[in-house]
Amino acid sequence: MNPDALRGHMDALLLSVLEHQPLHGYAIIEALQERSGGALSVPTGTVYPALRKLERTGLLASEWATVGGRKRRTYRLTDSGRRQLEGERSAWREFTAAIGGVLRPGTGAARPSE
Amino acid sequence: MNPDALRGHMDALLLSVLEHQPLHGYAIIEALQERSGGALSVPTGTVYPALRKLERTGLLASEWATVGGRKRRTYRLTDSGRRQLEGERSAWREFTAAIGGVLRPGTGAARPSE
DNA sequence: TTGTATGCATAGATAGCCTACATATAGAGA
DNA sequence: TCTCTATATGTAGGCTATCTATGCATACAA
Repeated sequence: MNPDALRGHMDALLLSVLEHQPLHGYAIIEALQERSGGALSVPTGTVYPALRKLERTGLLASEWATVGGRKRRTYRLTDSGRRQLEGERSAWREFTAAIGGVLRPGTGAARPSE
Repeated sequence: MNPDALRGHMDALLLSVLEHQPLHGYAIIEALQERSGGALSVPTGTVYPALRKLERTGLLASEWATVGGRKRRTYRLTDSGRRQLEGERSAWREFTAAIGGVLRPGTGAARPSE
């Protein structure tokens, strides 16, 4: 996977894995890997700063917890984050439609339906 | 459209619009706009350097032409570019599958089929 | 002669992701 | 005891593809 391809979609990914349950950073990375069928290996240096940014902007909230002697910062979606996730989903659909419309093999002309 | 989202997909877009006919830069920009349903407005400062890079790497070839008193540099796919386009298409499918697998609304667990 | 469309191009800024590194605990195995 | 791996969080700095802003030039309409 071209690493640049993730650009601009990271927020959506993070919000999405937190939609139904709170998770800590390390578990988020594993969830991304699992839910993408192994295709996404997002490094910690990407995830942790991104999570902090999302908290700073009010889309996530976090609490510290100690589990098995290890400290975890567990993130959860805020209401604002939930709304944002919906927006990210529409943006994703529009994005794939736009790129897909160009990439779709065909005559070279626009083809509204396939 | 979030401009960052294009990152890593520009080459695929350019190769794709040139698949069935050679075009010059300005026409490529219009083709992208049209085939994306108006969603893609790629600035000249993005397209022209990208085209030159693709020519430098052997995926495109170009010739100058004068039409109606205006000079155009017309680009066409090389064989290498044609092969590359196939690769870009698979990469796109894998990419959308990976992101889509995470973004898809659901239970929060991986769901192989919908 | 002014504006708009066409047409190519470069310099420099932007910004999001990645690499590399630092730190720490738990537990397995030698 | 020592080492290695997995777990867990975090920062600093680099990279680079794209964007912004700008420049130049021709054709044509108002």
